[in-house]
Amino acid sequence: MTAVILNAPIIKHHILVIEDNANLRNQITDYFTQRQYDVSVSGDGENALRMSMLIKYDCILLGMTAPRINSVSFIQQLRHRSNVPVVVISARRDEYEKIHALQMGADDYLYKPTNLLELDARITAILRRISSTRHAISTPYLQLDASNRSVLINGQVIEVTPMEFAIISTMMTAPGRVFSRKELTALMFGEQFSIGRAIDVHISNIRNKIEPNPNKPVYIVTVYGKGYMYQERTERSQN
Amino acid sequence: MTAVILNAPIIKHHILVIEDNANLRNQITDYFTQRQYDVSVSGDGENALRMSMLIKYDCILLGMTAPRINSVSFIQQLRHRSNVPVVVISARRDEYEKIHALQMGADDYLYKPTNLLELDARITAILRRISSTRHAISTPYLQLDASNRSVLINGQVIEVTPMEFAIISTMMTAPGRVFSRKELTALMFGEQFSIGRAIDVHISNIRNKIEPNPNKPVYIVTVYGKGYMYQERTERSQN
DNA sequence: TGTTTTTTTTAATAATTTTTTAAAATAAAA
DNA sequence: TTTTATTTTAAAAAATTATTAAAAAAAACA
Repeated sequence: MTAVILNAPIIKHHILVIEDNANLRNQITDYFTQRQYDVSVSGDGENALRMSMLIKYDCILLGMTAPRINSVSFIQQLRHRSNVPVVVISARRDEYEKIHALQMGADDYLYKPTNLLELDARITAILRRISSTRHAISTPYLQLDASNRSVLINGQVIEVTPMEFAIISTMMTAPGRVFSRKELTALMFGEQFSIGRAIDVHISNIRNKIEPNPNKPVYIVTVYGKGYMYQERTERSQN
Repeated sequence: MTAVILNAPIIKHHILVIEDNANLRNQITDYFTQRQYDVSVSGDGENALRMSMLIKYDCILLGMTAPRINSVSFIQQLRHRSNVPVVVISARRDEYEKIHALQMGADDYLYKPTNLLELDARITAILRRISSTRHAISTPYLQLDASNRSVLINGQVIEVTPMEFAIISTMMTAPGRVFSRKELTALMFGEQFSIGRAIDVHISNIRNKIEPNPNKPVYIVTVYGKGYMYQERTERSQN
């Protein structure tokens, strides 16, 4: 059996695209939506400034063509209140403005027309640089953060061991999917290990920590003969 | 073993310039030296790779003209052991290689000839981005003063050694985040060193200095299997 | 420079925590 | 009912961390 490591947490980055050219705006939006980003758009700098104060974006793409808003002054205003990365996409090939924008707080500066692949790679580079440590997985009930191995239930920290965290996070990458014991051990070690009942004991301990009623587990359920599965609790499965 | 304490009062950034064209190399070196950077140079990729393992630079300028070393493979090799920012300055206008390099871990990619002002602005942008996410903060309990390397608890000065200060201030850049022992040693030396248990001893000593009850640490907590974490004390965790 | 003092690292052992095992008890399926 | 699988408990084994004292290295001083 080939164990596939599924430990890729689903972090959906949220970007704000500020662009008054509808065509380009849609192009960018489509591209990044397809690349699994959450995309918000704004055609107007004033509004965008308000939005970026209210919502915490992972990155802002500032691509105003019209001189209605000046990228440098936008960044200046933004930087009073936010530290969000900004990538400027400029229609004008103005070296001076480029340098000025970078000095004022822009993280990157590209000219139009922009290769979307390059734009993507540059945004990824910035996000990689700032968020290299964050690996969070969360469901309505459980919030995990691999960077400090914390498990939160309703904002309350639950202490778990490395093995317990590995099991929980593995199962949470695919709620509703059954993981065999062999799979779960294979995820942490090579695939060759014969297993006893260690996983069972871990599951038992995890249940004692995270289940409202460990005798009637509703989040980590047993699939007889197959293994275990993480499941978001439904309303009625309470007992 | 030479310890380079990062949190030194004077923040002179140290960059490594890798460039085989002597003319351009000198040009860059002169410019950044004048701009108060510490500049190291290397005309050869192999050597540069070794250097970057030994010394912790703030940024690497990778500007190999000759095909003697491929920027992508350089970055790949570097990234195995180091997270230092890399700016590529390429002689070839190769879109594909640019994107590839960015994806592989480059932080920026410029074509020659390069405007030194722009290069400067871009490096500054990267360093600003890194430092903005990493600045030691003072908490209600602990106040740090890097200028004279003092630690205050309730206004009272606690004497700490350089290493102790480096560890405390590093952990305080991100309260609630776990720092591995490897990470903590990498802050003071290059990233290449295999580590013993020196960090443990420092932590023990720090706890004796700053914890109300060193046997029951509440500020510097151990995360088994991962490392250590600075945490502001909660009301109830008193024992 | 040589000496003293301080700091950092190492090494050894103790203490602690985690993981696995084994066995008995419980539950589910045939 | 019988068989098989799971759960639980306690104890053994393994792994990690804490502490101590001494050695090594670095820094300060004369």
